[in-house]
Amino acid sequence: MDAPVTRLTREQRRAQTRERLLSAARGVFARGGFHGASVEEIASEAGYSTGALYSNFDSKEDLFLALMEREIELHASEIVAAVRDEASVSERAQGGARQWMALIEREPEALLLFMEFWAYGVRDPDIRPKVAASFAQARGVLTGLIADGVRDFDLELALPAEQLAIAIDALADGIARQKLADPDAVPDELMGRVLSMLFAAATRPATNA
Amino acid sequence: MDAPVTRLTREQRRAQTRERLLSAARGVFARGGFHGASVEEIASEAGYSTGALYSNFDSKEDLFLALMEREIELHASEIVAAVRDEASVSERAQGGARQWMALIEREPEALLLFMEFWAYGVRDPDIRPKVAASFAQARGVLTGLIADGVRDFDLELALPAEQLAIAIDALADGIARQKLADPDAVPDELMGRVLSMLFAAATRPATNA
DNA sequence: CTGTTCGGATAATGAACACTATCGAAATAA
DNA sequence: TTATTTCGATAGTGTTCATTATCCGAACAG
Repeated sequence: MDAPVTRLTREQRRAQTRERLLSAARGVFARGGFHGASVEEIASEAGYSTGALYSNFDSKEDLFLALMEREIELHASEIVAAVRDEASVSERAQGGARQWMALIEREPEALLLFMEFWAYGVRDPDIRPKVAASFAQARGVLTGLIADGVRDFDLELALPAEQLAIAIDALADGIARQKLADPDAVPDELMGRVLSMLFAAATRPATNA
Repeated sequence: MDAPVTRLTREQRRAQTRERLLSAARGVFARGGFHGASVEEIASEAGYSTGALYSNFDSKEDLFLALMEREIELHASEIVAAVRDEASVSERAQGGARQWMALIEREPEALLLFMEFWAYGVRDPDIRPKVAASFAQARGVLTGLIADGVRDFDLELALPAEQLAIAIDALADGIARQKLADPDAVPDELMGRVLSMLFAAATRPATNA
């Protein structure tokens, strides 16, 4: 039908190989963690040899970091999209929370990968800044959303948006962790409810002095 | 002065050895994670041989699980103590939060260990129940504290205490994770503030119908 | 068409490591 | 005292694994 399998320029083939390796790495790292994953397993799951892997990445660590970069980029936009267009603070909170819980269920590997990234980064001074940066990015996104809400609904915050973002990020993270350890222990609507309550307590109508 | 080094009964010596091995394991597992730690390193850091280690524990995993059991038991009571005697809801929240932030600073290894335990358990069906149980234990403690508060200050909850406990646990966890990745990004008072706000939004004076 | 470059395969290499078999010495029991 | 149990040491064993040296064939440049 299509698939002129061999009619690819060098560049294209290389990109394809890289992509397939990353994609396999995602599964293997998620399944076994960084130390538990073997490059051999990754390469063969991608349909290549370890030689191919080392031709595309400097080391196991390099591959892992490249994967994390792709992964973080990928999910950053997803939550934003789910929040932007809702009509009220509480609806935005519910929307964001729902999206988050769905993400946990649909792609638990993403969570596992990020935890692995965290564990790796906390221990390695060279990596820690990268982990810190990705937290900062997440907080930045949340801070932006909060600022939007404050503007759109004419509110005042009892707490800097930055700090509220920290708390929300923490909440999302912690709920995900509990849910992955024991899915039945965490009701799906909890996140939305708590988020709404938090906003209720942290905001009030702006006093237009 | 004291230390009749060799005047120990077998049982005592064995207990001492076990204890020292666990103590060394704590450091090594925290430093490198489960896979990154070697039994050789643990044994030698404790001042023993690997033979001694295998005479006291069935396997690396067995040692790790024994360590986690001790560790969880140890910290469970600490938070409770910091909360019991405060005079108001908000003071209890602040007290608990302060204790938590202090714990993060004082013993980050405890956090790292628990994360490792989580990562290990989420992947292994035989271990997951143990991780779930320790989460349940933490939630149980928190639920009890919330119930105490509700009783002592005659309140009503907008949310089951169980679920509020999930949220608080999540918050504590997530804040700790961010703080370990980037200490400067998380102000120390944040946890207390958010907790107070959460309680403010989740409780109201009981209507004694 | 020819020579060169480059992506990827094959097959080693060397180290690390979980676990074990065996032994000595100290502690208990007789 | 002597006999026996038991803790812990010594010194492997077999395996796994990240990384590399080498080579082949296809794509590109001339």
